[in-house]
Amino acid sequence: MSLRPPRRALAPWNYCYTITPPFAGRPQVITNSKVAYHEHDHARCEHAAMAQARNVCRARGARLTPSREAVLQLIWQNHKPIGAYALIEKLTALNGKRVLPPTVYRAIDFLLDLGLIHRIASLNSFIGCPFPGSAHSDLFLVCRACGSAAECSAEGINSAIAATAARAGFSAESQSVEILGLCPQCNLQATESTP
Amino acid sequence: MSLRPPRRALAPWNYCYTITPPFAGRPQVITNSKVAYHEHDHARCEHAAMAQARNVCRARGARLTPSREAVLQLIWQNHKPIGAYALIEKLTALNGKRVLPPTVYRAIDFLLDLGLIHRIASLNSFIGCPFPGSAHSDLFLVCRACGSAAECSAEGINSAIAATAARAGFSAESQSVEILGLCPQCNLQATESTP
DNA sequence: TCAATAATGTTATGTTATAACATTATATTT
DNA sequence: AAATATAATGTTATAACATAACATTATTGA
Repeated sequence: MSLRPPRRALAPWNYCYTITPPFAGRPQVITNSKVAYHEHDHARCEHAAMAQARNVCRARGARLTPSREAVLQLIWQNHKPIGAYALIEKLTALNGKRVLPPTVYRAIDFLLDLGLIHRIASLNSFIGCPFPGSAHSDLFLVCRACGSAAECSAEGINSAIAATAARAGFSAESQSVEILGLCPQCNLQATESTP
Repeated sequence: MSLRPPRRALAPWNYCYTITPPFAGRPQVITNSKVAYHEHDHARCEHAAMAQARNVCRARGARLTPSREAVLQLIWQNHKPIGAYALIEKLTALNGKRVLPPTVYRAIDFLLDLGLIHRIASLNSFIGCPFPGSAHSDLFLVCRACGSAAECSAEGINSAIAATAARAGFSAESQSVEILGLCPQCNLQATESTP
């Protein structure tokens, strides 16, 4: 009877997003869209996010205090962007004690600075970043039906944007790219009910 | 003495934006970036915008009422996105009489519906569209120093976005693409003052 | 002219975000 | 361990952005 060596455990975040390597005609893509719109073991997403947050904070010498951690956890409760005032309500419910806007906005600012969350400008809301720490410029696919949003970092888009900016002599520094539409699930339902 | 036929007058909006035809490796580009960031005869932009607005309204059977026209004119006062409350103040000053939020927001909604203006989500503000009526999906290059924004419609970006959405099985309907950085002018000044 | 529709006026309120200053907790130095 | 500096949080107040709901007036079209 032969024993195979135990397979090395997948780092939790390797489950949460996929990296498509570049090949002919296909730029590299990193995205969590496989997970964001479908049934999945979301606890793994949460754990991965919190673990990565701790790593990023350690690396940057920043403190993931209880209120910051609580806000991040709430943001990671699902894959839907959440607004600051919804966070305030949830935190108030959790704490038993009234939480005020500056408390939440400070936590949000901290998490934004570290790249642990992103702001979805078109919704005035916030979503966790599945791959913080790794340089990427973002694009969000936001479903108008279920509210879920997936993040994609696609070299092709970044280079197209860079080319457009360069053509205009514009020096790009940051970007907000948000696509509104229907996720695979919701699109399926929409086309089914419209014969 | 020979008389040359008079040159046909340029339609005013042909001055306000440029169209780069597609050729090998270069997708078609429509943009007002040449004008937006530089000294120019802005009256021509304003006139072109108002003329196009009248055309679009006629074509769509919509009424460009005085308050709608006033709001559009104010938005076209320059190439910087302007917020609803700044519009309210300017309108109040113009009218002598207090203008209230719903008045302005209704005009904004009307102009948005017709595609005569766009909303810059990351700034909660509004900017005139240089090429309404012609189908285009938008990208804005917003200067963080002078506040000017140019609009670009580049086939390359649209196709890259479409490919990314398709890869995720996402059905895209609308988009908000906003690049923040420095326009040519402001970038020049920034690099000059930092030796 | 009448009726229907579209646009505007008006009051009130909802939602998102930040300024300013006081207090408390943590880290650093001695 | 005490003193100091720095970072984080608490608290009050308000700024900035946006819409709901209903009354009134203008325009269109029969």
